[in-house]
Amino acid sequence: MKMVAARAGVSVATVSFVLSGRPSGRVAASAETAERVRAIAEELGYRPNQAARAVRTGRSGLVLLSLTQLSDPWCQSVSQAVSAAASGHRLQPLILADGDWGDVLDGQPVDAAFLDAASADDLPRIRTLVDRGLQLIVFSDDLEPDGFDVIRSPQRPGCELAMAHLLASHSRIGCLTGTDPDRPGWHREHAYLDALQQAGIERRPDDLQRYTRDQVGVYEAALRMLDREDRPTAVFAASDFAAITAINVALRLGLSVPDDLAVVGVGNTEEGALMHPSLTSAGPTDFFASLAELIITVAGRPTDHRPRRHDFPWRVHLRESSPA
Amino acid sequence: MKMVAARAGVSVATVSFVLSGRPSGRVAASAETAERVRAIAEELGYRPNQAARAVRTGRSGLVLLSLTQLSDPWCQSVSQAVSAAASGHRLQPLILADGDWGDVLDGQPVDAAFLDAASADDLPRIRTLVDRGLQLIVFSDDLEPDGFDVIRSPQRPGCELAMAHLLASHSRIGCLTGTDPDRPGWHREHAYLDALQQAGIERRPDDLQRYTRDQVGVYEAALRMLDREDRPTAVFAASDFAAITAINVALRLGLSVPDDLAVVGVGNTEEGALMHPSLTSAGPTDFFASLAELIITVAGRPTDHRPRRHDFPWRVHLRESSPA
DNA sequence: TTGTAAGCGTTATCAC
DNA sequence: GTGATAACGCTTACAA
Repeated sequence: MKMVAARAGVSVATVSFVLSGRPSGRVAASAETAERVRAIAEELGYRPNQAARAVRTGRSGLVLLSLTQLSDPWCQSVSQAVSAAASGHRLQPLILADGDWGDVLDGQPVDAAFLDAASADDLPRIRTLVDRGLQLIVFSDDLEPDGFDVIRSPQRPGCELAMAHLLASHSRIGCLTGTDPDRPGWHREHAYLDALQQAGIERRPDDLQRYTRDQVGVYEAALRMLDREDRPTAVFAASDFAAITAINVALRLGLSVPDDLAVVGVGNTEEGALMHPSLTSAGPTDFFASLAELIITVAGRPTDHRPRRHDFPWRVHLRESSPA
Repeated sequence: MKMVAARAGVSVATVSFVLSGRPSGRVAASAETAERVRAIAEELGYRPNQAARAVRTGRSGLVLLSLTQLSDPWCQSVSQAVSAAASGHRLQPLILADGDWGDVLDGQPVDAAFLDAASADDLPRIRTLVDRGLQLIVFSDDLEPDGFDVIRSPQRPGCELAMAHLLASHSRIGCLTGTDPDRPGWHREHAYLDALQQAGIERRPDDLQRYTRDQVGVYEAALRMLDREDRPTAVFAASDFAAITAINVALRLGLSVPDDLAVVGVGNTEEGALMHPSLTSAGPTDFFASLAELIITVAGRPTDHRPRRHDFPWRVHLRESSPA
C-alpha cells in the first residue's frame, strides 16, 4: 500500500480510501486520483491484507461453516447454498470439517459462523463467543435463541405427518431405514412404529428393513421388502435416497408406482422432486436457500440484526409417488 | 492483553512472551510471573487475536484445502487425513469448497494451501502467490514444481497395470465405469479398451457397462454385465465402489469370487481392503497420510523447505478378489 | 479533495 | 527478568 501511494504520489490514506470503497468520513476522491491509484495498484498487483483489515475493522470477510459429516449430502447442500449466496457479497465461506469450532472461533475473527449441531452442553462456549460479538447461527432442535440465531427444523413431527399421509389410504406399510442413527436421540423408524401402534395395526417383522450405511445395502433391503407376494402397499423410507432406490426396485420388479406401491421419502431433496415418477417427501420447504440467505445477511450486517428463531416446519410435499 | 497485563502488574510485552510461548529474543520469565499471567488470562477468558498475530508475524495458523467436489470420497479422505495430521500442531485446516482459491489466497494470509487440481492456465496466479511467500502444494499430473510442491499420482499407467494383471490370466474381461468423466481429458475405460486392443482381443459391447452417477445405477450395470450365461470371467471396475458392488452382485448370483469372477478396482480404498473377499485394487500407496503429513510439515516450516515433486506411483495391490 | 496521525492487538528488539 | 517502544498493514477522525 505504501508503494502504491508512493508511485501514485498520494498518501496511504488516499489509497485506502479509494481501494476499500467504503465511506470513511471522507466524501470523495477526485476521479483522476482514484483512477491513477487503481491503475497503479493493478500494475503492482496489490492485494489488501485481510488480516490487517480485520485487526482494524473487526471484520474479516470470512464465514465459518462448522459441518460434522462432510459425506452427508445435507452438508454438501448447505455448503453449496451458502457459496451461492455469498458471491457478490465480499464474503468467503470456509468449512471446518468435523472440528472443534470453539478452537477456531476463539482466535480467528470471522464475521459469522454456522454450527450444524449444538446442544445445551455447548451453551457456555457459545455464550463466550456471542459476548465477544460473533454472529452465530445454530441448527438445533433444543436451543432457544439468546444472542444467536436458531434454525429449527424438527424431524419428528414431520415424519409423523408422512406416516399419517400413508395411513389415510394404506394399512400395509413398510419401512426402509438406516441402521446407524442419523442424529442422536431419535430414529426415524420410531415414527413408523408409533404410528402403526396408534392406528392399531399389527407390525409385521419383514415390513421393517434396515440397511447398512453403504449403498448396495439399500438396494438389497428394498428387495427383501418388496420381492415377495405378501408385500406392503406403501413404503415409508427414512431418506429420499432410500425412497428413490425403493422406487427403482419396485419398477424393476414390474410393480407400478404409485398404483401397486406408494412411496414417501424424507428430506424433500431436489433429486426426488426431479425423478420419474416424482417423489412424495416429507421435509422443510426452501430450507437451504433460506438458511444461506440468513447466514449471509447476518454476516453482512453485524449491527441491526436481532437474533431470533427461524422455523422450518416439515410438510409432506405431495408428488406422483404417493398422491393425496 | 492490556487488561491481563494491568491485572497481573506486568507489561504487555511480558504477557505476550508468556502466552505466545515462542522464543522472541527474551530468554525466560520467572516461573512466578508466568504462572500469575496465565492464571489471570484464564480468569479473564483471554484469547489471542489471530488476525493481529498474523499481521505481526505473517503466520495465521490456517491451512487452506481447496477441494473441488465435496461429495467425492477422495476429498473427504484428504480432509480427514489433514485434520488428523494437524492436531497438536497449532494449525487449523479449513476447506474451500469448489471456490476460487485465487480470491481467498490473495487476501487471507494462510500458512499453506493445497489445491486438488490445477493446470498450466493457473500458473500465473500460482506464481504470484508463491512470490508472496505462500507455501503451496498442488495435485497435478502436468505441472512441475517451481517454488511449490507437486503431488504426482498419475492414474493412466496405474490402470494399465491393472489391465495387464487381469490379462495375464483372463481373456474375457468386462469393464464397469461411470458415465461422467472423473477427471477431464481421460477416462478410465480407455485403459480397458486400449489394453484389449493391444492384446488382440475383440471387444464385446455388453462387456463394457457404464453407470450413471447415482449408486443404484452401479448395481444395475453390474447386473447387466453379470446376469447372463456368456459373462466375462474378470471385471475391471473404474472405482473401488463399483468393484465392491460387482462383487456383491456376483455373490448374489451365486458366483464365486475369484474362481468364477476375478475383480479389480481402482483407488486402493480402505473399504476395499477390509471387505470379504478383500478387493484387489490399483492405486497409490499410503497416499492420504503422506499427503497430509507433507501439508502440515510445510505449513509448519515456511523456511527450510525446498519444494519438490512427490511421486505416488500406482501399484496393483493384490488381494483375494484377484490373486496373482 | 487530500494529508496527518492515531490506533487496532500483537510480537520483536533492545536497554535497563 | 522485565518494560518501553517500534513495527506489522490497514482504516478513520480530523485538520488543512
